[in-house]
Amino acid sequence: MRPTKRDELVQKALQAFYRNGFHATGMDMLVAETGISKTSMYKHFRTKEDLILAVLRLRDERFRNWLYRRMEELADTPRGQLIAMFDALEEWFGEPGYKGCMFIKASSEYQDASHPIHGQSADHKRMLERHITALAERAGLSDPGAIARQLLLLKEGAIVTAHLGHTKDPAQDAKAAAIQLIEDHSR
Amino acid sequence: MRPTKRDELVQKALQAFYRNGFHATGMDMLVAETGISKTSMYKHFRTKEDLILAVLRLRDERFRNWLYRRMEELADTPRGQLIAMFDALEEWFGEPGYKGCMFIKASSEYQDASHPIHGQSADHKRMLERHITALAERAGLSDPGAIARQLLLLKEGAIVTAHLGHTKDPAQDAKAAAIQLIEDHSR
DNA sequence: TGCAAGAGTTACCGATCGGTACACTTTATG
DNA sequence: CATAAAGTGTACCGATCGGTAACTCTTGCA
Repeated sequence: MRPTKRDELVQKALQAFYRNGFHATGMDMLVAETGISKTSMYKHFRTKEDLILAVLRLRDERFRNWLYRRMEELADTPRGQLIAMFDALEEWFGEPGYKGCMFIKASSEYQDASHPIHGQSADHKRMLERHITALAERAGLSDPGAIARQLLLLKEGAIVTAHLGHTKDPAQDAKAAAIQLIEDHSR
Repeated sequence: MRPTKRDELVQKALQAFYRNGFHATGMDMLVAETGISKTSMYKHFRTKEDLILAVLRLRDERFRNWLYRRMEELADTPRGQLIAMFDALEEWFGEPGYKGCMFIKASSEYQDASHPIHGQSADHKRMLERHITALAERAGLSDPGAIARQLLLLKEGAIVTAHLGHTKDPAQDAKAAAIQLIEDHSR
């Protein structure tokens, strides 16, 4: 009963979409790369769009789990964890196949605010914001919502800049800025 | 001798690509939207990619001209202009057809660092960085390169967040952060 | 007036797109 | 062992993809 093949499909489709983009990755390429027949794919997902939505759900789960865990491993105070977010990002930027944020890409290719893919990407960012805001509260910062939004702006900016310039430098630039902003919200 | 038709094509293609994305906009759609025959297009541009590169050149020129001019109109000191960048961004975010940054989109759809479209997008960001760095110098800020990079991270973050959340709020969040960062670099 | 260059029209190319029909084989379970 | 669910292979669909050939129409200028 365990949906092994389905999970395998979603996972491999994730890699293909991340590497090639959504429109540029055809279902036939997915067949070639996953080794799963097109007939099977269309038994699990009615359309390509449905598959993409499943891919984004998996990505959301994995990315948030990874980031939150890494932040906790790198620091043990809420305040330290907020700053450690940028060290975690630096690790990500340095990975060989780094190609930016999948949700930014998704919302770039499916721009209509009403499109489910765009909406799901926005959900991901909202969940991140909630987590960071909670952390800012526990760190005792003044106006936790505002500082959380600012840190996330630095995060998104670093993600796209690291991708465009293919360098991980933006992580430390963002970290330096984050430290100053947190400092100013500390009393 | 004036290349009227060619310019018209590039300009209308810019709108179409910005609205629909690059892969999602076919040459036939361009024919329908511009009223220019496909034969004519292919006399001016050898490939779709060449057309996209011309579109990005136009976008770069227009966007930087607009941003620099707006910053100068909104403030008359270098320091004020740096901060005014985020007010200019807010105006942009509030425009009806706002769909994020064309160069981020382009580098999302053409991810390979070696791809000309990716490279040209990176050029745009580099030119922005040079301008902002020079402004930071004239503002007398310590470490102008670092503060410029940080401000641009806030800018990129605000651009994608405004697009994803279809709200212009990130502009003021970024502005508040920018003011603090500039403050800390002032002595 | 003649004529070349630019633009348009129409029809077409092979390849690929997302998606389906159908018959076949594998696999897990009662 | 039977059976049904799950997966595969192959061939196909109409539409669209980026790009081209051949021919006509317009326009500016010597």
